[in-house]
Amino acid sequence: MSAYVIFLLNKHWYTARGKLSLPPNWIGHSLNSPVLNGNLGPKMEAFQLLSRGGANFDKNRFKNDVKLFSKPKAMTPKGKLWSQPLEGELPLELDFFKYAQGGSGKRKTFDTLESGDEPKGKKRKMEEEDVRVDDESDFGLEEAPAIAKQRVTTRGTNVPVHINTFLELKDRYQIPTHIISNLSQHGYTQPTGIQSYGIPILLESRDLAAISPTGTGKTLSYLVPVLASLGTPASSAKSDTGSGVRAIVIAPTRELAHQIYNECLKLAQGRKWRVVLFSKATASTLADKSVRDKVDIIISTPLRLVTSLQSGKLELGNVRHLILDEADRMLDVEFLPQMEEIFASCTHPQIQKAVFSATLPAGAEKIAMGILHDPIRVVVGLKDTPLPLISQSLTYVADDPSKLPSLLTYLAQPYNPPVLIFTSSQPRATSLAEELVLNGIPNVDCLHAGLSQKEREDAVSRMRRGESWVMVSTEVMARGMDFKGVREVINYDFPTSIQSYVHRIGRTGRAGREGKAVTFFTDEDGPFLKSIANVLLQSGSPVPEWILKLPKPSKMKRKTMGKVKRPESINPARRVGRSDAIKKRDMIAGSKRRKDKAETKTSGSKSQVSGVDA
DNA sequence: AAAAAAC
Repeated sequence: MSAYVIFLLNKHWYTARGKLSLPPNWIGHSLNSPVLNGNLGPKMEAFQLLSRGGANFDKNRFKNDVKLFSKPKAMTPKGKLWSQPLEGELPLELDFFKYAQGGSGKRKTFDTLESGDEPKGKKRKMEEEDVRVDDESDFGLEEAPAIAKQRVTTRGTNVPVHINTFLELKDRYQIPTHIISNLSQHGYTQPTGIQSYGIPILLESRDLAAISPTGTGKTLSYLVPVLASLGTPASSAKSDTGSGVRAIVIAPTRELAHQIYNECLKLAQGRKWRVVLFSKATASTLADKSVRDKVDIIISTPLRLVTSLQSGKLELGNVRHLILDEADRMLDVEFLPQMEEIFASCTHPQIQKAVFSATLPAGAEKIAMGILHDPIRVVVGLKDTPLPLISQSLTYVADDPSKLPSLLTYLAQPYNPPVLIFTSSQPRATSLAEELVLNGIPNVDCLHAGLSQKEREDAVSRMRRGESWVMVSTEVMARGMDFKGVREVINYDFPTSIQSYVHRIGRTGRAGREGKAVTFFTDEDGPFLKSIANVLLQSGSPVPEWILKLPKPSKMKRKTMGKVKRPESINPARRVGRSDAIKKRDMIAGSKRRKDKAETKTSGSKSQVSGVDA
């Protein structure tokens, strides 16, 4: 730890390794502050970098410090490191926020990829050579390590032999070469467990129930075979593919659907596939049947699909591949009626169905098996268990008011951004994000389904670009979202089920990387502590003995797992309308509406004076 | 229990 390698790229901060980022407690402190006591060498460098344009650096406040260090300095040989990367592009090595695209801007109705399109990766490759690093081993963490071999169990009739390399797919199933090259071009060289088993099964037109831990590449294990078996794009003149969409992928949140869509585009590069991310806008353009019939794949949330079905603007009679991502979520009580309507509309006799999830509780599995025809069940690792690569811990915080101080203490120590924090409700997410901002935590962000679509998309793309260091969120983010850089997850509010816990902490430790998960628990969470503790134990994280000795929660208590009433505001002591700090730092998307309210209140105070309360 | 999924 003798030197800190810090990158300032596009006005944002990166460090080469996860272990030590710029300690957050440096930020917001003057250089004379005791926090910065000691050797100023590397800190000075960091400070200079900060003063050159750190995202939230308050130059006014630190005017003197800036002067102190701002003697004009010749570009160092390493200067190239932070000199003008392409707008919006990260050098390949730093692109651990892989899907930089996020949900930005307007898109064409169809993001059709022509063979002439330039691969997105190209620009980045050019940058690659410009990057020099003091200690190359620092990057070790960022390279996707090989995924540890995990036990795979299969159940079903005539299970196809698994593959060991993607290339085998070409010999065995004659899948199009461009799919294989797209895979390798995007860095997918070796199939993961679920991919090596799942892809052959789907390519042999079998139904599949796939259970594989978070971050092990489930998305590709259905996108590859679906694209491969669609064969010819529907727009092609010689297609004999019937009319209407032929493959559907359903996911529980818009963010996840969007992410799947991005993956699909990567894989589809070079062919004229019509992949549609279903939304209000795309749905209306599909009202035209001639347009609709040229669509190959639709990726959607369930309600969106049902709405279009009911208004007669969509038929699913030609669907030959139906994929449920996060299947247990899709089949639970809230989504089930919608899903049943979708199943009923998929009338093609040769439809192939597949369900994917990291967790599949008995009830959901039973429903799934009822839908699938002669299914093969593949389980990678242990069902309902997080990856052993995630080091998990439980932190006692007594009661709800104690959580905020505990979190602030935690964030005052060096941590590994970005950190993902889960709360139990939307207001609590907004409120917590505000508290963190007001307490000087840098680059706080917030995301929940109460925000506008645009706000949600912006928050996701900030996260993808690495601009968010601390993301406060609700269950929306719990499933499927793949932010490669997330190294720490904090369960600020106790998860409401084992599945929720497994998925939440599965936002870290993806693609074979290490991760850390901290779960706060209060006295009220006590009855449910043991079941989570068992999850920790099963995946190899230590658990204090006293927790294991807790009695099993009674049936009644278990039924009400997570039914803990929590106040909406994280810090009730703080008055609403105080948020000058927030007005200045318009960084929390979710605070917008609140802010407006606060402003009306303040301006209303005038009339209060004159009217002194009628 | 809350969140999520349209319009």
